[in-house]
Amino acid sequence: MGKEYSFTVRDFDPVHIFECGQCFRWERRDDGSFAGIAGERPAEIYFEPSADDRYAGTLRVADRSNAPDDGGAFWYDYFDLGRDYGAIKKILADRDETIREAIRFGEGIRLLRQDRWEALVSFIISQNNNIPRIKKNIDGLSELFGEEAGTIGEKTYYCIPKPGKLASLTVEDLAPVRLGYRARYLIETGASIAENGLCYLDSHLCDLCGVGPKVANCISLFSMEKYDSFPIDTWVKQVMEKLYGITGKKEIEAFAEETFGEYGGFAQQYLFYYIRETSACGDKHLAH
DNA sequence: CGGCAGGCGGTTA
DNA sequence: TAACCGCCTGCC
Repeated sequence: MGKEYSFTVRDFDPVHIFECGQCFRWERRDDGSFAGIAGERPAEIYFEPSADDRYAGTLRVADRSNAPDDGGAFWYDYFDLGRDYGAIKKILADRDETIREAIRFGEGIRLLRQDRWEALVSFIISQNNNIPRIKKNIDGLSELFGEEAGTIGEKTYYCIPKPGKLASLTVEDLAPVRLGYRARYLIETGASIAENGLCYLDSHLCDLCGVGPKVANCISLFSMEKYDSFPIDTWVKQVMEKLYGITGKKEIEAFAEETFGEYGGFAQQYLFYYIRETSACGDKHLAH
């Protein structure tokens, strides 16, 4: 089943979007396009920039899922195309000389509106972990226990297993995925969500097993529209010290709140991408 | 080999 | 309630 959608977009760069740390299921291909899956929809993503603005142009999505044709509504929402990122960047840039510089590295960043369950599983897996292995873990988990979602070329894509499915597994079942101690977190969280539903996140996000402050902030920002969230990980600590000379989680939180306020989540993404782009370690990772 | 990678849970004082 | 420590795993 082929569904192709086309959108005219601004403030858009697929590399910035898919490599600013918010998602783990997309791969860059040799021609610059991306292939991956969002929720139950495998897709190919193409972007053709216009001649005068490399962050504006035509976004084309080839949806390879079995989902019914919705006229592109899913992808419009997923890429947050209803939001004026130019306006957000202007507000942040006017607020602070330093964030202005960081934004220049990630002009095309947009915050994807991800599925809650997908974000929950992804960021539990992400803890004390590195990006290549996070991707491997999510793919392995989905291939072994998730439902088939569609194919792109020779590759079959699988959904992240549903809460009830995870709840039915044992740590022995999950051993081949090499999740380490995170396996137990996924099983217990799967059981909680299977029992209480995803609305449980609204009030008890931090009660879930394997969800601490950092993971909760990521889920809030990337799937719950809490755009003032400011997840603090080792990279953000690094960039805050380097650019602002601020150390300590409490100090960073206070600074982010008073400086970026309701736009904290957007600022965090620009800063995260900036430090990844300008640090030797980030370059090494991108070379893979 | 120790250190570390997008932290968390559990224990201790 | 804050500080500390162990933890699966894979890669440097």
